[in-house]
Amino acid sequence: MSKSRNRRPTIIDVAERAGVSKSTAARALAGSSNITDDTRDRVLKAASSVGYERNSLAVGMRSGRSGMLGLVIPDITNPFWAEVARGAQDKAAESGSSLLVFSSDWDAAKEAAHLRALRQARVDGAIINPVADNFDDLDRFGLPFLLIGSSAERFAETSSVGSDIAQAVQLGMDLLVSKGHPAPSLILGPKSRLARARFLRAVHEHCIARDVDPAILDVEDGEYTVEGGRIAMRRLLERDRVGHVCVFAANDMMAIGAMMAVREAGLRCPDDVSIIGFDGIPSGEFAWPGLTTIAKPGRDLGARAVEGLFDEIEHRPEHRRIYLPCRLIERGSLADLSVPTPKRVSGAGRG
Amino acid sequence: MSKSRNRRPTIIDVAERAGVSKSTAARALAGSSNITDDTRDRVLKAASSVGYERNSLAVGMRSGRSGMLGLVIPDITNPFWAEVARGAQDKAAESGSSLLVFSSDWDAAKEAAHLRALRQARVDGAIINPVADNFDDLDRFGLPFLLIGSSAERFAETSSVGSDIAQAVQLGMDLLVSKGHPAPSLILGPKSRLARARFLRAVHEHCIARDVDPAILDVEDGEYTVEGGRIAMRRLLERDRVGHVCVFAANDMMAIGAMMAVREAGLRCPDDVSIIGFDGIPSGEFAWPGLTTIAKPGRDLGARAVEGLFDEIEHRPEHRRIYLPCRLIERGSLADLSVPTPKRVSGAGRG
DNA sequence: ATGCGTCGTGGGAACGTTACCGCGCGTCCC
DNA sequence: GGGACGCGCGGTAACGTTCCCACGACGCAT
Repeated sequence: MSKSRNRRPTIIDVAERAGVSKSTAARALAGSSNITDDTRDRVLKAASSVGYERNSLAVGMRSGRSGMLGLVIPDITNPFWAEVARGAQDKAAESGSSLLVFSSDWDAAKEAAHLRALRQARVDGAIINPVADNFDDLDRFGLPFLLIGSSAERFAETSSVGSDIAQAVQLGMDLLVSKGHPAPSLILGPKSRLARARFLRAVHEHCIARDVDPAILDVEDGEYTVEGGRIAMRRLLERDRVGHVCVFAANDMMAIGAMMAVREAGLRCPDDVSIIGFDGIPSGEFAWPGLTTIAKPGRDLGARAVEGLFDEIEHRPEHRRIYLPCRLIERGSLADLSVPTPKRVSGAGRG
Repeated sequence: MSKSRNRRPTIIDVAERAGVSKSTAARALAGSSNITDDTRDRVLKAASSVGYERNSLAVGMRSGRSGMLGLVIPDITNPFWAEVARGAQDKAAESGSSLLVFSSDWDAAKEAAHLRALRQARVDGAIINPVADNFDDLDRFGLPFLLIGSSAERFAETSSVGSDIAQAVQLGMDLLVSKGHPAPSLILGPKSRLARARFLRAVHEHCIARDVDPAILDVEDGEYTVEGGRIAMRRLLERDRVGHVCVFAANDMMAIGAMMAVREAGLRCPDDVSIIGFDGIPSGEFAWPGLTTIAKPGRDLGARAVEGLFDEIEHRPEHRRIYLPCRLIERGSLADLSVPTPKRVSGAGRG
C-alpha cells in the first residue's frame, strides 16, 4: 500500500501521517490562523518526520507567486554589478525568495531574451538595468519591475533605485577644490549612455555654484573600460597644457586606464597628474597609487532594489525613486596643491 | 463569453484559436512528431497571435523538469567566481535554462540553507563549490549535482570540474626556474582548505623532479585575502634572508597583498622581490607592477560545469572529473635573474 | 473484404498546492 | 431556548501543462 519509495513527500503524506486533511496540513504549514495549537504541532512534527519540503513550483502555480525574482544587469563580471547582485541576493533570501541572474552585455536583444525568460519562469518581479536606447521590451514586460542604475530617469512612472550622482560629484568636486584642483579635466563615458549627461550636468552645476565657467573644462569621451580611460587620458595628455593635470573620471575602470596612460607617458601619479574615479571597485585599492574615488553603495543598492520591488509587487507605492548617497574613499592618487610645497607646479599659488 | 481580459494566455487559448484540442496544441508547441505540418503551422500562428508564452512552472510541475539550475559559490563578489557564474549562466541560457545564484560565504549553515532553497525551487540540478569540512548536506541533497573547484576530490562518485592545479603549478615553476628562481617561497591558504594541500603537493613534485629539496622552501600560511597575503609577506620578509626574494602565492589576492607589504617595507617589486600569483583576477593587471600570474579558466569552468551537470541530470555518465588547463599571464612582477645584469643580486649565478 | 498497424487527434488524468465553500460544533445574545 | 455567528476542519475545484490511452481513418498485407 505504500507509495513508491523514491518520491519526495507531498503535503498529502504529511496530512496522512498527522491524521488530518491536506487542507488542515496546508493551513498548519502556512502558519495560518484558524487552527488549534495541538493540530499545528502534530502537522509540523509529521512534516519534519517525513522530511517534507514545500514544492515551490506547485505553490507558484496555484498562488501565482513563484518566490523568484529576476535581476538583469549588464555584466555580473563587473565588480560593481557583482556587489549589486550580492546585495539583492541576500535581501531576497531574507524573504525566502531566490534570484535569477542574467547578464545583458548592454545588448538589447539579449535583454529582451532575458526578460522573456523571466516571464516564462513566472518570476514575481524583476530588477532591471535597462540598455540605454530601447524601452519597448520593458513596456511589454508585463510583470512588476524596478529600475536600477542611472537609466531610470526616462521612466517617470516606475520606481527606481540609483546612486545619488549629484551628491557624489559634489563630494568629488569639493575634495578636488580643497586640494587645489578647481577645474579638473573630465573623462566621461560614451555620449549614448544616459549616465554621462547626469554626471556632466552635476559637474557643471558645481562649477557654476563656484563661479567657475564649465566651458574651460577639458572633456574626453571613452568606453567605460580600462582601455577607454587609457585612450582618453592619452588624448588629454597630448593637449598642450602646462603644470599639474587633474582628471575626474566618471568610472573607476577609466580612472585606472588613465593611471596606466600616465605611467606609459613617463609621468607620475599623483606628482604630475591627479586622478579621481567613481564607483569604488576593489581594483582601485590595489592600483599604485591607490585610487581616490567615490564609492557607490553597490550592495545597498541591490538590497534596496529588492525592497522596492516587493513594494511594487504588493502594489504598495511607498516610494518611487531612491537615490542612495555615495562615499568618498581617499587613497593616494590626488596631489594636494593647496599646501605650497616646492614642487614643479606651474602658477596657481592658492591657499 | 470571453475570459477575463488581464490573464496570460494559456495553451487552451491557443488551442481554441487554432481550432484544435490542447493536446494537439501542446504537441505542436513542443515540436513533437505525429502532427501535420498544416496543423502545426496553425497552432504556431495562433500562439504568436495571442502572445502565448509557456508557463515554466506548470511545465516543471507536470514534467518534473523546471528548467532551472542552481549555482552555489562562496561569493559572487569574488572576481573569479563571478567569471564562473558568467560562464555557467551563458551556457545555461543556450539550453533555455535559468540560473539561481547563491553565495555561501564559506559558511556551512548558509550553504545548507541554499541547498534547501534549491530543492524547494525544484531546480533540475546544481553546481556547487562545497565548504571544506562538511559534506553531510551534500549527501542529503537528493538532486543531481556537480562539484566545482578544488574540494571535489573528496567525492569519489560525483562528477566535478576544476582547474588543473598540477599543470598550473608546473607552468609557474617552469617560468620561475627559467628566470632564475629555482626555490621560491610559498604563500599558501589556510591549512583547512583542501586546495592548499593540492597546491603544495604539486610544488613539491615539481621540486623533486628537478632535484631540489622541497624542505628548503619557505612557507607561510594566510587567509585567501589581500590582508592575508600582506601579513604572510611581512613574516617572510622578517626572516633573515639575503638577496632577491621570490614568492609564489597560491592566490592573486594574496599576491597583491604581498606586493603591498613589499612596498610598505621600502622594497621594490620586481627589483627586490619577485611575485607570481594564481587565479588571473583583473585586479592583477591594474596593480603596479602588473602581476604575473597563472590564470584559471573561470568562464570555461562555469560552462563546462553546466555541460557536465546536464550529463548528470540525463544520467549520461560521460565524464567524471574534468581538469581544465590554466594559462600563464606574464606581466611585470618577476625579475629575470637568469641574465647576469649588474644588480644587487646575492650569489646564485645561474645560466 | 477483413485484419492489423500506424498516424493524427481528442479526452482525460495527474503533478502538488492553495482558495473556496460547507459542515458540525460550541458560544453568545436577544 | 432558538437563531446567529465564529471556529476548526474537510472536501473539492482550480492553476497550466504533459503524459497516457483511446478512437477514427487510412494504407497495406493477408
